Amino acid sequence: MARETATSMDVARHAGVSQSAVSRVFTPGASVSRQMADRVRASAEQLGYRPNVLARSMITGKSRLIGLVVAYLDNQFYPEILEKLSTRLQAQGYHVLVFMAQRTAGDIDAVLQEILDYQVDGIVLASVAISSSLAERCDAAGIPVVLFNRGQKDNRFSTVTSDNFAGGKALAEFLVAGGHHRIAYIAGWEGASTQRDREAGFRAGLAAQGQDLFARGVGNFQSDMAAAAAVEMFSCRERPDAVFVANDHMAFAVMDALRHRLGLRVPQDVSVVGFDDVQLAAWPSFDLTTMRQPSGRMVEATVTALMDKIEGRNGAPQQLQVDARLIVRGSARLPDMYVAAQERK
Amino acid sequence: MARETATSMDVARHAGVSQSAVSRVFTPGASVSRQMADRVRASAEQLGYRPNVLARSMITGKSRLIGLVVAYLDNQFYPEILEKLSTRLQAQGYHVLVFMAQRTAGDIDAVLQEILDYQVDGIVLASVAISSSLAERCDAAGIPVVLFNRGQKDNRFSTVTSDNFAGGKALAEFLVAGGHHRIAYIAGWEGASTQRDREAGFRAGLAAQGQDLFARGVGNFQSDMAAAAAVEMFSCRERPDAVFVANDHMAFAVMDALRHRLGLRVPQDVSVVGFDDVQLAAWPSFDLTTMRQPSGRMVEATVTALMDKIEGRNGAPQQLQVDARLIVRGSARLPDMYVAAQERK
DNA sequence: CTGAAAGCGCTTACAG
DNA sequence: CTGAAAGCGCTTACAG
Repeated sequence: MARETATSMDVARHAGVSQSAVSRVFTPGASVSRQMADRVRASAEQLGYRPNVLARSMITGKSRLIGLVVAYLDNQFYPEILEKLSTRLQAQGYHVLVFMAQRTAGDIDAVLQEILDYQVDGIVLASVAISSSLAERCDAAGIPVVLFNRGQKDNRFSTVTSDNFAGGKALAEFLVAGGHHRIAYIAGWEGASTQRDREAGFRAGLAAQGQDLFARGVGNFQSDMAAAAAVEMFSCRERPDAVFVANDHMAFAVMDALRHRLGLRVPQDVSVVGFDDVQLAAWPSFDLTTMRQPSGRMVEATVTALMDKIEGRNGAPQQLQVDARLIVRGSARLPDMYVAAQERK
Repeated sequence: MARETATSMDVARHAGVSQSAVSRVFTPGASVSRQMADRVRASAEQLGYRPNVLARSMITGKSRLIGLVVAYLDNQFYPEILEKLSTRLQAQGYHVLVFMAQRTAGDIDAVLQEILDYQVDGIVLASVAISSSLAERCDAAGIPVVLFNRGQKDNRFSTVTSDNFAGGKALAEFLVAGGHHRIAYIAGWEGASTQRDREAGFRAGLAAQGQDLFARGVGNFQSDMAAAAAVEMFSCRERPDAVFVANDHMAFAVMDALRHRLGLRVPQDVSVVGFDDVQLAAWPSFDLTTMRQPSGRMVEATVTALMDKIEGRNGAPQQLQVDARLIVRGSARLPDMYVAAQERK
């Protein structure tokens, strides 16, 4: 079944004008008389003509395609990012080409190569790493890459993160102020900068208050592993009285394990805090105290970094960091000052 | 910054062969001598050459792009579908171009038009409607469209759904068998065929057992509206003793509202059942009895329908329906036979 | 097997 | 403002 789409040549013949005239009518800013434009548009309408974006891309060298690589779609944070990014980009005439990275394999490279083959104008890597050989290729091709929710050692690319260190620190202070003395941590994937920064900030916050980490488990940013780590951690003789889980996604699983497998009450027996503030965190079932990563502002920053380079304003990689904010809910025992503030109401 | 990617011409010059030879080396099944292939590949490697997919698409008329339109990314079901569909398609050399449909606006048309502009080889509409004028345009262009999790009146397009009617019916039978006598329903968006089919099946199931719907609310497939509907429904003098919520996404919100806003126990005071079986449903917090829509098989069917038409095997629209299966968990009172079965263990 | 040539559907200098 | 022509980077008959 042949694709029977009208081309600019068809429209030109129908309107009795040149093919270039048709092209100009559909090129914003090109010089065409009103008369010509009306005539061409009428013919185009009749034939159902629309410019072939692929052909246009070949000439202009711009595909208006942005490649997005994601791995953790079961973590509510990422669908939210995808939705916001896609909507934001659509509004600017760009579109998102999605690539799933197998969270296991380190070979993002194969996937990235495919993205490059589509001549994308930019790439967003959401919580995913890139090899240096491919990084060079992107650089050579002049394609901007933004690392989303991940930092890097060298500053070759733009990064967009929240202040994970400060966030971890604030959480430590909150738990100490809440009167906790056996404070634990369940880590994300050790290779992630977000994981390292949150932990470093958390430890720094504890140290500043004269405390040390009471226990540590690893959840790898996966809910089942986090639950298992929690069960092990809380089955010991002397169990923690508070735990910071490196992101909300794992924190939910931890709360479920604590409540339903170990019969503990949150926050009476143990306080739980997370990081991200995804939608589920606000639901009564979890009512999770957490650091909010402002996804809207992070997406905004991502688009800015991308467009700055694509539109030639600012080619230099930018390290954008937005503030994270403590959202106090019911999953952690409150410091006295909060209790007092609440009673005053 | 000019894009400094090597072209087939560059490789040809470097290898001292014709440009067509280079092209053949990268065209599976083209006839080239081993010698030629080796030489070209070596040059390509050195220059970092990869065929420009866009240019190839222009000639072949195949972009290997599939457009996916989604609206409800906060419903876990859809990220799951996106992940599976994308992975499956990637494995076959296709890629997914994502378009967010504003769930409010009916103008999917604008978005669809943009998809068509990219010369996609196929379109998947996940829980989203299409106007008949655009439908004709897709037909004329020979582009297969698959309606995912939605039916239609005419059978112009392929559809992939589960057996929503049978699913609704099974749920009714389960609740009646569980000894419930005041059975309510919270509907999804009234315009959706899935909503209508589930409700029709549910009502038919009740009728077959001599019961009628006790109460009905509308949640529009949105969690906040579902929660509000539940609160209103359960604030009446005589409240339901069971409720079927049209999908899991709303069911979680309903459970939260029942428990935390109305202080009811699930399932002691009220049984709750849903539809989909998303991951959250299995978590202890919800432990939701629900009909499983087998997302893997639905994605499978979608890809099959798409490829059948793209590869010219079967151009006719197919109405694919997979079975839904009852997953019994703890959110609804069990019929005696289940209790007996459990005690036997 | 290999190369020269036409052409996919556009945009964009270049003349007029 | 408008048209003829070149060319984006490829694939694919067509000869040899």
